[in-house]
Amino acid sequence: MNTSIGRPLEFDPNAALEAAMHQFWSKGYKHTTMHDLLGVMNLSKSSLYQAFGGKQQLFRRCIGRYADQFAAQLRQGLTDAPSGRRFIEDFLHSVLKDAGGAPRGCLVMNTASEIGQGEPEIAEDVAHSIERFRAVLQAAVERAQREGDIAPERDARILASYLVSSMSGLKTQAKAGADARTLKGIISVILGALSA
Amino acid sequence: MNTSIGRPLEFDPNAALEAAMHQFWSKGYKHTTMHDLLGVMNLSKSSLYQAFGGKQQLFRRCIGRYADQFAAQLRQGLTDAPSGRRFIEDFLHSVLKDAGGAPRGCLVMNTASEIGQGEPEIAEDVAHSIERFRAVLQAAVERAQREGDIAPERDARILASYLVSSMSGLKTQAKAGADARTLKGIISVILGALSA
DNA sequence: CAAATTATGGACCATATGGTACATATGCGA
DNA sequence: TCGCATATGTACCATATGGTCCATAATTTG
Repeated sequence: MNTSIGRPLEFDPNAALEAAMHQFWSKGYKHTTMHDLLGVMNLSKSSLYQAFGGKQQLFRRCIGRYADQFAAQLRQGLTDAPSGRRFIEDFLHSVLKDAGGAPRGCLVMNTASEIGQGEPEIAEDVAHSIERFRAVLQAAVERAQREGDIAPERDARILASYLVSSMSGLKTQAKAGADARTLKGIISVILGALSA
Repeated sequence: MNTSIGRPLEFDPNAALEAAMHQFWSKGYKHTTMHDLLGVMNLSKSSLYQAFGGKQQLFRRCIGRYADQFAAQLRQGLTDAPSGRRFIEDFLHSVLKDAGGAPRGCLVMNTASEIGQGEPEIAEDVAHSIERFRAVLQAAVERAQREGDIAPERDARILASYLVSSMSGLKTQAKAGADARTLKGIISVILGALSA
């Protein structure tokens, strides 16, 4: 494909994509302007259109990148965790990390909230990303079941969806300004549902 | 105040506000344009500025109106319900109602997701609205505790926050396209946490 | 009826928006 | 060295945006 014919890129595509992703993450899809993107990606408008095709295509790649990174991080966390249950606990408690400043939530869930079912391609990306997160969480639940921390007869698929949903709600509460004490309380109730 | 001197209004302020609220609910704050609002509120731009002062002020009144209506609906539901527990169940199951078409979520939570802590006045309105919802849900939890459906030693305040958070997550899942079966599964897990 | 008071219609505005066109620059291979 | 292929900078564009201004219309009060 890219046989390095012609003039070479003057920007780092990977870094540019990463920067764009963070911009979209902070401001949302429509609220992020081309101007914002150019400023943060370190390239000119021509180059952006040449390399990424436009705002929506760029955004879709950012969602994909986000999902890749987040899913990989989850898998790694699960691998490293002493138990499935501990992983799930840490996963939820990670919300407290950035709760103080200006929490950005999750790019995927933010997009679900912003676009819903408008813009079908994006809705598709969102659904697919959620499914990826869910799959990792299901693996965590199944591990916890094998380890005796979650009753084996419970539906791991549903519990994983529950965790996705709970995380989403939690991050929204953080964005709305909930204090750490409240968030911790909510988390303990969420976790309680797994032992019910 | 309004001693009816001067030319009378040609539009119904109440109906206009209601229409604006639904518009913001469907499209979000920034995505809703003046053009959208004028089309749906049945007044001219001059009148909108005269009567409501501009987009942000109008939006804040819409949030207030939404919170009034939703809180009143919750209180009524709780009053009419055969038990606190049943009310909470119905409250969560209400998400399934509009899950088929194009769910709009909750205007307040959508706004939390869209604006976060930017625009402090709006963030303030959001926080205040959430607190109102939480208060009603806390009353429901306390009733369920008196009725023996939730253990009395549990923190009703936290459980109420948990329900707000869970509802928010659930609505986001619906917006993301989750099917009814999945949503029902999540709801049953959410409810399970109350009995834990 | 006239004055006071409020509402409305429509023109106008500065700026922002996402996107395109095209000339020019920069590298690789023959 | 020359041409090909790709990248970049600049100018440009149509439209949308939230908002203001002001002349005019429709009431009530004196």
